[in-house]
Amino acid sequence: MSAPTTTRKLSTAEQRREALLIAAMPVFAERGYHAAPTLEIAKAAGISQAYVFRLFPTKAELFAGVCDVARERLLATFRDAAARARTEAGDVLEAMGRAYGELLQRDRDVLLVQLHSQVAAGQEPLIRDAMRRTFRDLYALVARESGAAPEQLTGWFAHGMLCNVMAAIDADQLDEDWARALAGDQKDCA
Amino acid sequence: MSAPTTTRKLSTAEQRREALLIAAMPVFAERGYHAAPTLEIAKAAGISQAYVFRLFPTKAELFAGVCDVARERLLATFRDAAARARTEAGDVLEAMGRAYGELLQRDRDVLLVQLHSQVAAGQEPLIRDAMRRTFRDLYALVARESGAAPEQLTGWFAHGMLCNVMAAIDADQLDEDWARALAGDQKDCA
DNA sequence: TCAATGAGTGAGTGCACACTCACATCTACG
DNA sequence: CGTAGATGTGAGTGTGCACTCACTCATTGA
Repeated sequence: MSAPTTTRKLSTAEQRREALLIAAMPVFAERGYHAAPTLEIAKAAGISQAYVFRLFPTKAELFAGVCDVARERLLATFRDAAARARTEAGDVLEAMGRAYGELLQRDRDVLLVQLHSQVAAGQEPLIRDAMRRTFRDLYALVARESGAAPEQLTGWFAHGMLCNVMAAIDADQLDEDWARALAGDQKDCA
Repeated sequence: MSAPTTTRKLSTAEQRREALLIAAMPVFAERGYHAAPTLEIAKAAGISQAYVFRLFPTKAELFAGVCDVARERLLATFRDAAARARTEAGDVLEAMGRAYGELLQRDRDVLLVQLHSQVAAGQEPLIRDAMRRTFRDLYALVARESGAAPEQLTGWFAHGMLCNVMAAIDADQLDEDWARALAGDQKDCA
């Protein structure tokens, strides 16, 4: 099983690992870290449960991997939004906020994984570290791309967190004034 | 077991239920909804596990009860802060923000239960409802006491959510710039 | 004094789940 | 071809947990 002489390809196991992460994300997103059974994840990925543990030694490591995938999606979304805003000479921070709102509509798993990892962080150091990496990279990217002042960035992140929570309790489907006020402006998180 | 003729007292079972909720809160706060075993909760309350289930038919109902206790503590804190701010002619919303920051230091369980209920809300309707009640009452109270405009209230709640998340990952113990920026101003959430 | 009701428990039960292991099959290379 | 190493799995194992049940003891009201 030596590498081909010329082209450098991912090994099959590496491909499997990536596919597994993609398949695991919606399961973790829907059920949370503790309530998501590895058997269901294995089924979603189309492999045996045993092989899940061959690819990731523990469930916590699998989940941390999923967190990293979610982080990458977030970063890519914001990088995209910033680039587009700059070519159109729009406000970068505002564009990123809109992009986040759109992402939450389109790819709810990213949001939910974020939320679940926040609470699992308290119990699994691996997950807490993944969470911190996410904030570190996100903050650096948004700060650099937008050039906004720290207070502005803090407000921006705060609105993002509110969006997450409101989405988690499906507040946008409620016809009450608090829900309209707090969840209504999910589109312009900035 | 008919009621005494004159004074209306809580039944003993009712007292037990309340004591159980108080004892269960730190366990749920530390381990989360799924990871908190009812046996440990029973021990913390000094009763048998069997009796836990006599007092609350399911674990979800027990947790929802704990959420309600946390909600009451939050409401009381804000009511207090508002009253004090008014007698001192200070800004009510700002005082409430400070009070929240202080509460997070003093009674971390309230925060953590909040956080855990947000994710458990996705799976247990009882818990989701408890969560919604919390936001409804909280929003109504803060709006009424402060008289602030909706956008201001939204910003206020958003900062509160950011505080929660930063506290959950112990960001205030990190020496990185994103952590300082996002978790540094936990004291003045307003 | 004696039923009737409620508080409280010890000892389960059944099940779901994280993780393991012995084994099978494929692929690459000499 | 043969074999070494990698991919992959069926069939467990042990454990932890939500929830139950049959039972005891205390209180109360007549």
